[in-house]
Amino acid sequence: MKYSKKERQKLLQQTIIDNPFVTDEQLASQFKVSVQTIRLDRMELSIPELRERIKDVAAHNFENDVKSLPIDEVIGDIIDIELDERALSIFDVKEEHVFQRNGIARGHHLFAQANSLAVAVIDDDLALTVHSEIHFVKPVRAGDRVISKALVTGKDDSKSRTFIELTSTVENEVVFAGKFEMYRTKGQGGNQ
Amino acid sequence: MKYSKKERQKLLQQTIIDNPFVTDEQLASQFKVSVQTIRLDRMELSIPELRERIKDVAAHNFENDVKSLPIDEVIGDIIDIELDERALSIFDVKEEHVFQRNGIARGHHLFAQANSLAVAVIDDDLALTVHSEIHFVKPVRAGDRVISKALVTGKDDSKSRTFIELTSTVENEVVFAGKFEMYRTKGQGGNQ
DNA sequence: TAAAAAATTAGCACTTGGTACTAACATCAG
DNA sequence: CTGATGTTAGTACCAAGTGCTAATTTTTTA
Repeated sequence: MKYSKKERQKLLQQTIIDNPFVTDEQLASQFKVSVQTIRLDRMELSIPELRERIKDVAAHNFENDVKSLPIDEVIGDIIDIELDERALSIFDVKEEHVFQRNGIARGHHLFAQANSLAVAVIDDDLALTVHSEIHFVKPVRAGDRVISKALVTGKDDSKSRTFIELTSTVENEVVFAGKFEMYRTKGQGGNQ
Repeated sequence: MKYSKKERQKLLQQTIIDNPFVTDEQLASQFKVSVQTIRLDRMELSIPELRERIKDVAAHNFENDVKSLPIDEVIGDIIDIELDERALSIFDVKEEHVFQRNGIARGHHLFAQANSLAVAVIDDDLALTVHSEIHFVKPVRAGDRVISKALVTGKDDSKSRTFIELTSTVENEVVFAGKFEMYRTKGQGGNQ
């Protein structure tokens, strides 16, 4: 037997999500209904026609191409910052950040958030990580909201170094901690 | 005066690169020639029609979307691996990996390559980084090919720990080095 | 079981953004 | 003046639709 209308529409929706490049005609033969039925289904589900779908995918891509660099500069959203003092950022862990096999966040994402924050907190055009000692205290999972705090703990102006202590927490539990030694170009002999 | 054919075609090409979503009609009115002329121009320049262009952009995007997860599991391509012994991976640094301002690779990408390799070299379903001490020895730039070597230096089976020493080089110069302490589920008392 | 409602199919005119092709002009160089 | 090059115009056609009306089939329900 064929699918019921509900089943068909559900499958239709998924099919189009999986492959937005499919035409009504292909869908019709796949589900063994007429093209008109497919079109009625699309209307009911508010699924746009092939060309619109493709345009959407393309537009998305085009947008991302332009934006990907600036957005990526800091991983996580900085929600508070006092240059050369402290900074705070939020990073929402999603499915794409975890290992498929065990659902635990890959370490480099936590490091990326921490490292980006360490770079951001420094009031200088050029800040680079020189050395870092880090601890992955507790596994983080998809859905977790990681809050990173960076605290500038010291400076060595003769060597152009800044020292930062960093803690990341999920619901007030420490999941990641690290010390960062950063290099900066300008000596910046103390602001204020 | 209008543009010469050559000038027009050059501008046409750039216009379409900048915005692949433009129609022949829009181009015609922009260059103050007929739609037919635009079409002849496109033929001579082998520029496909609007829909094909959009489809290309979309297909590109789609491909990347699908691949991003599996590829991302390991940053860089593993070119050699002996489980629980050593591993080697290559990572080509591109524009998107560097800071816009100074062209230096963001630290977390080097860490990601290193960390992923440390995870990969362990012969276990579940490997997690517990602790790591890392040095960013020399700045890395776009175009550089980073080769990471991971060497298993020790184990503490009672604590389910594996110790790894990692070195990343660009043209035989060390750019990044680190020690990783990894956690694994299975004790794995030494494979042959 | 027959009538009503829901679902499906069919057909036609029309739309966009083109291709393919033919034919008519325009402009300029030799 | 003639020929080459460039430009414009017009026609038929295509894919992948929308919008609309109407007919047919299936299902529900009174």
